[in-house]
Amino acid sequence: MATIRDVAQLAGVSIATVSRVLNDSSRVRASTRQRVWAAFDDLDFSPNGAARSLTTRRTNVLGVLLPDLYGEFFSEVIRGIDLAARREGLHTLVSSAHAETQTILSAARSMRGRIDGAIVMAPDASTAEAIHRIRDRFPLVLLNARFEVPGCSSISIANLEGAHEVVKHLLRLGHEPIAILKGPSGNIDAEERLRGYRRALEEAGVEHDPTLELAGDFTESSGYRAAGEILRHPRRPTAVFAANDSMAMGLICSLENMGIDVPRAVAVAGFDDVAIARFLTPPLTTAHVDAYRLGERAVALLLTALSDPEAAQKHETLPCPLVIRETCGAHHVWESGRVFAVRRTKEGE
Amino acid sequence: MATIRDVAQLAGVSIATVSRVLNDSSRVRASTRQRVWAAFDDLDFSPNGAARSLTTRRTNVLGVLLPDLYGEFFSEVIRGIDLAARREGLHTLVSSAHAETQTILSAARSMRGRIDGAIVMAPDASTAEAIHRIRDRFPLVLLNARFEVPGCSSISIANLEGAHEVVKHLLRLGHEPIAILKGPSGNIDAEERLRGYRRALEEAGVEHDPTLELAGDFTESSGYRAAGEILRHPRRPTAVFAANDSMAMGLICSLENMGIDVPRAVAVAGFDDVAIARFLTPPLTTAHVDAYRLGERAVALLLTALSDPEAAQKHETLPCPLVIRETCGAHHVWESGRVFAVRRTKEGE
DNA sequence: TTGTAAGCGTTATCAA
DNA sequence: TTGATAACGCTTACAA
Repeated sequence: MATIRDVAQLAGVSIATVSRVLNDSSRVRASTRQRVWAAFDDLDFSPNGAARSLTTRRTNVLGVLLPDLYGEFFSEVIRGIDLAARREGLHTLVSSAHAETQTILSAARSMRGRIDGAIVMAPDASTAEAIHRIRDRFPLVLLNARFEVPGCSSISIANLEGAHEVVKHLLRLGHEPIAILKGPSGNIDAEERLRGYRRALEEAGVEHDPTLELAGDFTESSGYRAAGEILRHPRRPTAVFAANDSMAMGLICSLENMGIDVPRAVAVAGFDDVAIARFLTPPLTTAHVDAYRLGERAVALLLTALSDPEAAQKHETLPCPLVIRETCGAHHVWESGRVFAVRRTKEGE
Repeated sequence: MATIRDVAQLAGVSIATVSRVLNDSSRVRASTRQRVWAAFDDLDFSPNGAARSLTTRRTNVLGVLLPDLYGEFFSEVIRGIDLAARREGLHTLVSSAHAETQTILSAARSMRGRIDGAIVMAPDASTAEAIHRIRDRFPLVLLNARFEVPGCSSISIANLEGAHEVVKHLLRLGHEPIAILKGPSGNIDAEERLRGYRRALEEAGVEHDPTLELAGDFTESSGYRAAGEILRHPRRPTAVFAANDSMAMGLICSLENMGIDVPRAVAVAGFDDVAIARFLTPPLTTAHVDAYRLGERAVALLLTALSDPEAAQKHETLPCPLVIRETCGAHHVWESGRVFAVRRTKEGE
């Protein structure tokens, strides 16, 4: 592989000049530049990134640490990050499957000298310590973290408010009792959505019933399995708020297999608004999460932290607007100037 | 940030010794090693990757060049790559949105010195030139390429065979005529799947009818839009092979909105077996693509190319087995020792 | 077992 | 406008 030394020799100049041409610092005569360019072409030269970043202390690479890469959410986040990064001429170094303190720490270690900063997603409680410890290695942006870390910017989604809206919607349609299919405990999204559910019920004056809070783990199959428990419940719920779309889909699938009509017999709402939600039969009512934008904004935050390390850390929250489709009732009606879905006749009524 | 020099000073040894401890070359006395380790901890030291790879000519990073990052397929490929890479202690540098020769070339350039090799996905015809030109920069593995490049290993999926099986399945159920909803022209997957469709029909002695080959572009909405054309066709097809699941889903959704029963009135088959396929109503019959495994195998191929650059390039093909669900007919029956789906009574029969 | 010193391919600081 | 040359942080002969 050709180096600037080879180029210099071929072009009959010093390596310093080659470097100047490379970084187009203007102090190079046009004719010399031409010769150097020609040599670049001849040797098919491209500068070595490692060598470059050793002197400049700049890698032009953004690190991304994620707990997993599975599913639409993560892939959209990465897409948002990568595209935003490329717009700024930066590359993206991903590393997934970092749920525990140890792995997140060693991943951050091994990224030392290869990245300028990192976007870290830490939805679990246990990762706080790890983040505190890598904080001084390079600028960090926290994605959906459950804690604020001094000196780090962060961005998250409006889980609580979104869930609150979903459940208020269910309430407005006259549902009672309303169950929740929870996400994994310890997961920030799951917990915030649960809080949103509780708050909406509390505000409506509905008494808290813990038996209506069903265990789930965000997987389709946990949604599938929950159907039985819902139907057998002594106070059989007329609506279920699944803490994410995957569980909502598994639940609906199972319900329909058992001959239970959604939404007539049981209404179901989800959270995430995955791409497929609108194509389900019936189309899923859910709260929209803009994962792409989340990644995009994270890059923006990291960029400002990079350019001005002294700047105050910022915290952004992305709204999760309610998307009314058909799993909670198909009819729509105007009410106080807005469209609301209205509950279908109940089965057997 | 601490360097080995700081560590050496604190531990009272030379930088060479620190380096030896870092790479645990055995020639270090146990007590010395302890002192160095202690210094590592004290200074919270971790070695600079750029400096390291400058001397070793090894970055321990794999590059990934993709045309896009959108959708389940790409995210699964990346997941397979990243996890396989991490198992080997390697990082993954992704760069997406490389459809054109120019961008793929400049991305490869800018990765020089930051990666040991790359996995490149080039499903479009136009990228051949770019790949030939980056081939000598570092070892390459081609993902789903439409051409073989001397010196590069490659891996792809059995598009033709998979499509062939899907259409044979439709044929076996007695469908006639069978339409295809094509993917974007120039895309290798789309073209191979079309060939599989044609071959199956040809083998069955069905005369080729170009009007049954409908334009599509792999998006849900193109599937949605195709419904009208199918229903208005003078020889209205009883089955449609959509070249991917997205289009199949759009099509089914549109068909059902128009009150057309799937599979009774029109059967639909897809390709990809996306995660949601089994949860659709009715569950989608399709050909399974193991994107995760594709990424995983690509890493394995790259690794062998890395460890032995002289080794013969390898070419792998991942099978795409038919997954029979319900969009082509719900009944199943034993026939010559295997399960086949049997066509439901036709609407109005 | 340890230390010295020469790179690795750049950029950056001086002089010229 | 150019050219020497010293970093950058590490690995690796070669010596001790």
